[in-house]
Amino acid sequence: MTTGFDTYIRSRISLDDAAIEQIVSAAKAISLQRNETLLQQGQICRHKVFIVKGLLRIYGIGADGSEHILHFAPENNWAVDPQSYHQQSPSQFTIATVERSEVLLWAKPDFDRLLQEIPELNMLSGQLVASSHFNNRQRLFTTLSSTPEEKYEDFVRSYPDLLARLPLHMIAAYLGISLKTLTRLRHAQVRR
Amino acid sequence: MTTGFDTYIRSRISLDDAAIEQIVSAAKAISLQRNETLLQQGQICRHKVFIVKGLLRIYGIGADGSEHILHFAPENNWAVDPQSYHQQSPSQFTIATVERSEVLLWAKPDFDRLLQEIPELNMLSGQLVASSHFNNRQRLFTTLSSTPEEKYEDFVRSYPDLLARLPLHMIAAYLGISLKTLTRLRHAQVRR
DNA sequence: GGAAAATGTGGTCATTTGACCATAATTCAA
DNA sequence: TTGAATTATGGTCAAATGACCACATTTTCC
Repeated sequence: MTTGFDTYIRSRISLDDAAIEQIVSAAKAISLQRNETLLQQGQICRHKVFIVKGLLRIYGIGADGSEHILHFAPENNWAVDPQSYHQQSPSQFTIATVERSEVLLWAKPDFDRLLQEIPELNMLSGQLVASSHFNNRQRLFTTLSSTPEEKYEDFVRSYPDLLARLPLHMIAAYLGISLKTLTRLRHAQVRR
Repeated sequence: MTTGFDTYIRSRISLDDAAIEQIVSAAKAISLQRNETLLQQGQICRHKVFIVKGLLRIYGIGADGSEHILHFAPENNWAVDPQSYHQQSPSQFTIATVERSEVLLWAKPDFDRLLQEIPELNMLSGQLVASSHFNNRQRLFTTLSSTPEEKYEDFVRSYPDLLARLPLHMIAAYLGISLKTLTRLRHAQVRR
């Protein structure tokens, strides 16, 4: 069965069919409902998660109980809390679905074994760490320096595809502004 | 001569004296005035910089021309724009001193050669990438979720030593609030 | 298909924040 | 040491934002 994972992995590292089969068969495939939690804040991130289909979000809870989203992870991406995963320490963040999703899970011991047996797999981790998606520097700068309107425009430019799949309140939780402010500035833009 | 760099490097990787001497002699030692620019936004980050003494800041310029600080780098830390350095592409950020500082510089080709000749050096890069100082996730979350007052308290808790060395307007530029707001909340805290 | 939940928009109001300006205090550098 | 630059604080005001609420619409899921 082709899961999309095959395509993903072949496009980044060259492996023979046997190796890929080995990797895939070490994973557990899971179907998730909308708004289902995969990793609860305070728990240890014990799996690597690859999103075959659907959309996940990684968020933290503020002091006032509100949700602040750090990442969206759509299909053909990974969702982990790297710190919690690598140190097997409690995570400060929660990972949950936005839509119904299909994911592949590798328990850490299993994935570690794969890394030993298929050294090329290490390339992936390196790429991931270096990738902008896991480097929040640019995002931090935008958050520090931009007005709500600029943040929104930036988001639309960066993730036009996500725009249609996300309720507005999640976009607001991602941008760090209130739903009210987001509605307001969208309305203002229409007029121009 | 002991520069503090010796101590730093010995505490993370074990190298013999010859190797350390080789590393140090590949560096150029520089003294910098207060508020002197090492890397200008738009330029390519051609060096690795180690701060022996003093304090640097890494910042970006917002659309309105204001300064937004991503990091402070005090003695015994590195200051680079990783992206610009590794890809030798123009940096979006500026690196400048806060105080008079003494730094060690390695031109990228020289450092690359060192990495080949002294493989243990690679460990350092790995540690750096993994270190919280270069992982902006926690910082991003605080910026998204906290009030100005909470951000300031968080800063005081995290970097009590820097507090005395930084003008308030730079702390404001780091927290993403105005100098006015910072003064106000400090004054309010005194009253309690 | 239909009930229940989630979502988007609007109104109002209080509060927070920033912009601008002046001034005193402090620090810097020659 | 002294003049110049930087820094900290305060006043005032306008604008932006969030909190709270209601309501219409859409979507979800059994």
